[in-house]
Amino acid sequence: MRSRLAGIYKKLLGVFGPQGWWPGRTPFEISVGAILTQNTNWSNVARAIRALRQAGCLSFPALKAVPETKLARLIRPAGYFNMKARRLKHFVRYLDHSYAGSFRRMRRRPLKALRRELLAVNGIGPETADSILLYALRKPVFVVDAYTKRILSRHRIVGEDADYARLQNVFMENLPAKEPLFNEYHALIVRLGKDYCKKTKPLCDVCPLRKDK
DNA sequence: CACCAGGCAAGTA
DNA sequence: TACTTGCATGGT
Repeated sequence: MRSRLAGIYKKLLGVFGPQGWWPGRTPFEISVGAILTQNTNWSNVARAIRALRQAGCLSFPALKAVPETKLARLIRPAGYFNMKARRLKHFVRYLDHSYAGSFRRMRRRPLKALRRELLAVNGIGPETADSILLYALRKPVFVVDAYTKRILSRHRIVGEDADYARLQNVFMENLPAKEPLFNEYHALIVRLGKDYCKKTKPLCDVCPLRKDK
């Protein structure tokens, strides 16, 4: 399994090259993006983030101050805007009360404690929590998403019914716990998924991961 | 037109 | 515990 996962990584890196994730400038912006991209195409999230930046709302103090109704209007292109506005407010309140809005302070805490805290915030589930941990806080955690599950089950690496923890363990128990590796690997999986592993279009005959490719 | 996109929480049995 | 449903825009 170890060599299989390492081989897949090498193949993806060779085919696609480094992906340069996360597409965000600051830990705060990355975290906002992680919430906005829940079940949503990134191009729509990028519109919402541009609107936030345009309105001067892409910082902790600004997002804390902006009314939820106005926030919802700004992030409208990202979809689920009422729900996501509420989730962003929940996250900002957590950041405020626990760390006075400081990611540097937040980063000092142990990984396991941070993950528990994030999962306790309404609107932050496993993938969003791990995305914030990996891409905003640079912690060595593997992010699992719908593509990860689809790709690994289609290639018979895990069963169809594998849950989040199972999928995450496949990577974390068989790869060195290095943040740069987990960062690039997840980004490459998303790239592969977008290009070759769509929900209703398997296209597995041209998948770069096939042995004859 | 139908279907999908870098999920999550709340409700039901 | 194990399903089901609501949330919503923009691209193909």
